[in-house]
Amino acid sequence: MSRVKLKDIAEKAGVSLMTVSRVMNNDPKVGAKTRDKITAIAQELNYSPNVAARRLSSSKTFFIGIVCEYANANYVSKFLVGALKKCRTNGFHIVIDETAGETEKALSIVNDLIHVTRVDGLILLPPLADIPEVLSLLKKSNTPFVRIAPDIDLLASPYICMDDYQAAYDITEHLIKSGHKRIAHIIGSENQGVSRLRYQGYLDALRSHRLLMPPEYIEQGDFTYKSGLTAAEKLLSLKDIPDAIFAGNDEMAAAVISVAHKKHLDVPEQISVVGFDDTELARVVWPSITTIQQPIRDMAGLAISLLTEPANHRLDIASAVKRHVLPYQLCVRESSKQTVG
Amino acid sequence: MSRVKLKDIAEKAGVSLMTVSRVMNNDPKVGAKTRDKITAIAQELNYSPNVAARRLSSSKTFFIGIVCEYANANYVSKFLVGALKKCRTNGFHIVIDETAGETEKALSIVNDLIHVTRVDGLILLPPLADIPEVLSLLKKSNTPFVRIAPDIDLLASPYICMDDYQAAYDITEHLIKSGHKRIAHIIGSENQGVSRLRYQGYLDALRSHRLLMPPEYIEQGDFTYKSGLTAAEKLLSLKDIPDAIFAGNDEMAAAVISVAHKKHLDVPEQISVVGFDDTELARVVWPSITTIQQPIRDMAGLAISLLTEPANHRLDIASAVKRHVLPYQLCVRESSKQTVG
DNA sequence: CGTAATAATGTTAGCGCTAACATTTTATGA
DNA sequence: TCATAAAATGTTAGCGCTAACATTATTACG
Repeated sequence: MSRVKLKDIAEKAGVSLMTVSRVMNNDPKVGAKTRDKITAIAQELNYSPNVAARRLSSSKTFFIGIVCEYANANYVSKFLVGALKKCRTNGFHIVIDETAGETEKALSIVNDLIHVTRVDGLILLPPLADIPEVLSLLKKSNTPFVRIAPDIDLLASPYICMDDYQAAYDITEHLIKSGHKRIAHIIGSENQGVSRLRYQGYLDALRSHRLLMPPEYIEQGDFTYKSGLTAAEKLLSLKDIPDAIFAGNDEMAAAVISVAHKKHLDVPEQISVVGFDDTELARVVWPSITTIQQPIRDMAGLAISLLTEPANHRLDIASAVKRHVLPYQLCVRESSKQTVG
Repeated sequence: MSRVKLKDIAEKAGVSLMTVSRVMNNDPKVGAKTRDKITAIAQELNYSPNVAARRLSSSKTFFIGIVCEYANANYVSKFLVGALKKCRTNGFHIVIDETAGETEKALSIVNDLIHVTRVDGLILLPPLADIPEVLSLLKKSNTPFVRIAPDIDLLASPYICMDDYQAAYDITEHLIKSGHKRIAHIIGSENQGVSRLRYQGYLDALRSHRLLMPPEYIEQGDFTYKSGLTAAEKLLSLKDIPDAIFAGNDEMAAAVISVAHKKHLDVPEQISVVGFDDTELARVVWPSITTIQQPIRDMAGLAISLLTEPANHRLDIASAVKRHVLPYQLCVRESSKQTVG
């Protein structure tokens, strides 16, 4: 914990304690020279505010609420870790709640977080970012909130996402560049925006390389393992089977591998398989799955900082930057052929 | 947040604020009559202490550290959710750190948590519960800590675990009772205590039902998917193949299912497969895996409460109850045959 | 009974910070 | 130039709680 307190800085700078407090809280009513001086001293002394004191004397609760559908989903854990790390330095608490898939419950949870727990900010994880009732409740309440990968009403709040389109383009191009000519795709849930984006990225990458796939190389899935099995059965029963399959997510990719093995096809020698999301599954199965890693921890860190450092990010409705796109990473693993044959 | 404060209670009880504070902190220097009266009023008024104020005036930090090997492991997320929920009501912060598998790093992290962050308590998640250097560092430092599922030095600290032996016994018996006669087992990592316990539970369940398995029905794995593939290949190539396989964890069970499909065996019609741990994998794959659900969230809640409510649990070295065994649950899913043929 | 020891309760002074108001300095304009 | 607004800084009074010490009530025992 910090030994240094406002008073120490104040003395060293020859100003009153209150001026220092103002600088720390980004209060504009401080002269530029004083501000710089104090900022410098604070850095030098490695000052970090005492949250308890802050909370005691301000009206803020220093709680940030995170609402998710199922708390044990894999990405939730990564998100939590990122969020907690960020909170460690700025003194905010994380409160997490799960809706278990019911809109009713989502509403009551959000309501509770706003009015009982009185969070200073709220983060909506997908798919909660897309429930209109929740959005309108939040807008009415005036509580700042940030959404992760939302699909609707994109101006309703700041949001954080990755470029699904570009990532899909990249991973498809990765397949093309390693020599694949017959690349199939399994689309994700019809009602999710990311499915379309990934599909489009796939199509455009093919087009850029002047490749044309027959229509039976496109299968519709719904992001579940089971749908991946069904789709893979069809794709691998074609007379002219693909030499690569890009599944809309890792679960479906894992299913494809399973079906390939069943049909005694070697992955990746006879067929490459790639997924999307980099879930635990992608590392667990054998061969491990080439996939796109979402920057979930960074998303969490950014979400927290958007909510807790409004001065740095201008959250106010009018002028805020709404859209924050974070970089992804292509994780090349064992399920895709590396070199051209 | 709470409206009621010590002063309110003090006034209503006609005593000084300090006496109330003493009661709230279990200070023995309060008369029995006064104590009862105050306790009653506090309950009636639904008092809960203001943590910020408490932290400000006491020397505690109200931080609880959680140390894990990889923060994105599935059980870590569940644990975090449980821990955060508990902390929500008692005002403690969670600080989480990961060691990435290096003993060196583990030591420096723990050291940092103790001396820099100054946590009031520490939780060691497996497999960190079993690093002797970390244990001795903690013992020296005098920081209270709780271990989850430790394997060594069981008197070094309070710990929380589940009854792996009994759970393995139960799931084996589940297989027997649904009519299976030839039940194989894939043992987990040799150097982990739970592997032995699960194996023993399996053996004893068989014996209780007067069943004897040939030695080739026992395979050694190491908790990875790949080791599950190898083991399954052997088991399913025997001339007299098992009608059920109990894998030491879900990853290996998922591998078994994959191999079974490859060999065109229907799960569960021709062969049942069960796992252990109830990870995400168990729900994701098809068919979903019958498994043992560890009470991870409850473990987290208990761990936090052991560290934050010492009055309720007597953490002091001498007289503490060290061992806390929590109940598990058998999750019957699609991968095991339900009714007897 | 009286007095010392002990138990039970009360008083005081902050913990580090911020809101609200008070004061001083600087910029503005007739 | 000086009044006056605006900007920059300072002062004061707590937020709710606990540590440390001060006081009062109770008990013990010659």
